[in-house]
Amino acid sequence: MKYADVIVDISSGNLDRTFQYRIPDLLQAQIAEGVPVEVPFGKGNRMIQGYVVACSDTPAYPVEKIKEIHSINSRSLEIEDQLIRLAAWIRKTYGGTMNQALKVVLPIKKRVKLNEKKWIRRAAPESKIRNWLEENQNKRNQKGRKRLLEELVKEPVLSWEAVTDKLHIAPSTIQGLEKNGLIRVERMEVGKNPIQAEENEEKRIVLNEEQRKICAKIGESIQNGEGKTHLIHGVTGSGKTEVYMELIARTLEMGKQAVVLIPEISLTYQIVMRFYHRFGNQIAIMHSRLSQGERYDQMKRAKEGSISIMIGPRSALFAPFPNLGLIILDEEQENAYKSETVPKYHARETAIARAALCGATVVLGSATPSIYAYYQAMQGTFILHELTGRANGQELAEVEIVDLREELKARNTSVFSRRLQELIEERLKRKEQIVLFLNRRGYAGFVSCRSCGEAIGCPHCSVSLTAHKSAAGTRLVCHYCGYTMPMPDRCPSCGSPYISTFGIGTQRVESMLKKRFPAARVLRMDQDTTRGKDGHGKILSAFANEEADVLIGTQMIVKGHDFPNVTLVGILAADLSLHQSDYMAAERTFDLLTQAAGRAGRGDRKGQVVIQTYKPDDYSIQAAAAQDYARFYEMELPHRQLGKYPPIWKMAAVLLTSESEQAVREGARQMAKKLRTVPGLSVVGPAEASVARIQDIYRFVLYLRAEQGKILKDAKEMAERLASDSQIFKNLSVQYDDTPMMNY
DNA sequence: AGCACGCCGACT
DNA sequence: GTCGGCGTGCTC
Repeated sequence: MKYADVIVDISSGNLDRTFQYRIPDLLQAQIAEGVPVEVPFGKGNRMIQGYVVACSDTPAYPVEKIKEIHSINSRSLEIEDQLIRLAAWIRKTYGGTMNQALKVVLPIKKRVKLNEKKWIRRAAPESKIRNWLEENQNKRNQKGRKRLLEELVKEPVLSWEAVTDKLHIAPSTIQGLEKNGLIRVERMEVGKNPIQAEENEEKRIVLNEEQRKICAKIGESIQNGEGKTHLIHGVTGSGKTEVYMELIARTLEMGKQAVVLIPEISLTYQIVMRFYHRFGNQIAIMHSRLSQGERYDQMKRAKEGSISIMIGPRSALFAPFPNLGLIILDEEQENAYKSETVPKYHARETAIARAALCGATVVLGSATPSIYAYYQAMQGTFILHELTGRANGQELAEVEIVDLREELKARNTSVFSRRLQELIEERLKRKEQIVLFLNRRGYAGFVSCRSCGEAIGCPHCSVSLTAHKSAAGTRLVCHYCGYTMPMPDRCPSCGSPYISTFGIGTQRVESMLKKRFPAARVLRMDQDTTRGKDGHGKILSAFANEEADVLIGTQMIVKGHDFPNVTLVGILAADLSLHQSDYMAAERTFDLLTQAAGRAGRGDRKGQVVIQTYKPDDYSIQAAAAQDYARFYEMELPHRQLGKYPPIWKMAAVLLTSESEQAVREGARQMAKKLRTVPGLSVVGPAEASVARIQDIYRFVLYLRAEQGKILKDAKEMAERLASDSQIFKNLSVQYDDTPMMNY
């Protein structure tokens, strides 16, 4: 332990790596991963802040050039220490480097001070500047100065960014001109909230008995600061949001702060405004559309105490509140809580880890909890609360299952069953709205050849291309890498002209619907129609304003949107998500169907739901139709037990990728061989990933399972050590995933 | 980010 | 020659 890898205070992109320092003997005992230090840096050895990221005995840099750590930074704030400890936990749990973990947890500063906007203003009369330009007209140097002054003649004020980026003027040039008094640099604080706060209009809503009880119980938890986790299981419309707001209010009264995590898709304007009306400008919103600078700003305001509530997707979890009391995860079962990049952390577990560090209370909320969370509740690890009543006393929608095999027997090849057609017609007559849900996008899925049976695939990925129809004609698109090509006339592999599209997409549903019901006004919502700025919101508000009778869409329409005039929901192919062969397929199907069904009858009229499926007897479809979570859980758990799957067994995945198929194949084989020596660990694979190639990168996967999490942690460490030590893995990327949510 | 280095034109 | 402006590249 003589050397330490230090990541210096991240302020610029090219400093975004580690530097090696010698550990002085005196500090040996105290230096460890995550310790904040002061180190000499650069030519003048100016002291800068950094964090130790790793330690080693051998230098990895010419020894004579290595400097010594100056001291341990005792001035660092407690909240920063806490977040760094959280980063260390993330690294230990989810793999990757400390560097990567720190970047997730600490807000990255940008070059310019982000709470500051800089302007460059003409400081001398125009005539004086013209004079200067004339005097220097024929000089071949001073080009930068000339460029800037010429611009300032036309325009008295320029923004700093315009000058440095567009005119390519170095800061030193600007300083020079400022010195001889021709220009002036002006700075202005702009740390304003992106959304203007309105007055706190929403008064405390009167909670019902059930809601009050839950608030009292969880309120105690927050008060005691004991770091417990609560799970609120509440059907759609049972008033979870009111409970959240009451809990937040109590948290603030105790002088603590709160974080609210929401999956990106349900971070709608309506929800945000509700929080705004209740809490005014104590709240900050982390939106994915915010620039890095605005995000940094929000984080800074949290640290300084000018806000007390942070609401946003999973990254909001790292808000540097000094006295965090409450973390809420709404729609806890959502996949969006899992990070797709290394470290592949899950916000749910990470929230619990952060809560443990600062004594905060975690509240998970869901209408259809993840099997994981419900299992923890059954085991007593989480405290379960049931919210049973629909707050406004509505009845649940009536659900019918239609067996699509019967439709085929009756020679109905349309995507709409006879029953669904009947109901659509009825709603159109009654001027009530309809939502049709399809678990797919694109016009007609893949394109295949009727002579040779070959599907047209992406040249860079091992998936079929999907057909997308537009005004310009049909194009084939790869959903993994974005590759597109025009629809060919002939099969690329055998030359046969008999090629056609298979499967159903939202576009196809739309055109079939228009054919069958020409008078219906139809809106379609999928990746194609929502591409533009706020395309999403536009479509939703058009539908909410009843500018259309039918809304067709994928996943995104079933999450959290309320349309009071919708009385019919049609789920066109309920079992599509069951065909994904991973262990969570049933859970996802149940979740999706239950939520889709919950879209019907949110107003005063009773809703009706039609589930079309080829598997009417499947327990996930049956349970969703009955909107019976407990039944689904009871049926699903034995499957997990039998297949040795989570939450009963612990599971992890190791993903190996490389441009060379040969190299990954061999690496994966070696990795599997090594891991099989771990006692109590079951290793499946190596196998090609289900998408074996993405953007010309080959992917192999290993699945690891064990009864105790400890065994997996050991396996992870062994995998990472092998990956960094062995020569075979030099040109291979090895990613460890602690909580795989789907098949690779 | 901050700092040195080296290139290049202009001036003595 | 030397001075000063300006772009480039490095920092353990």
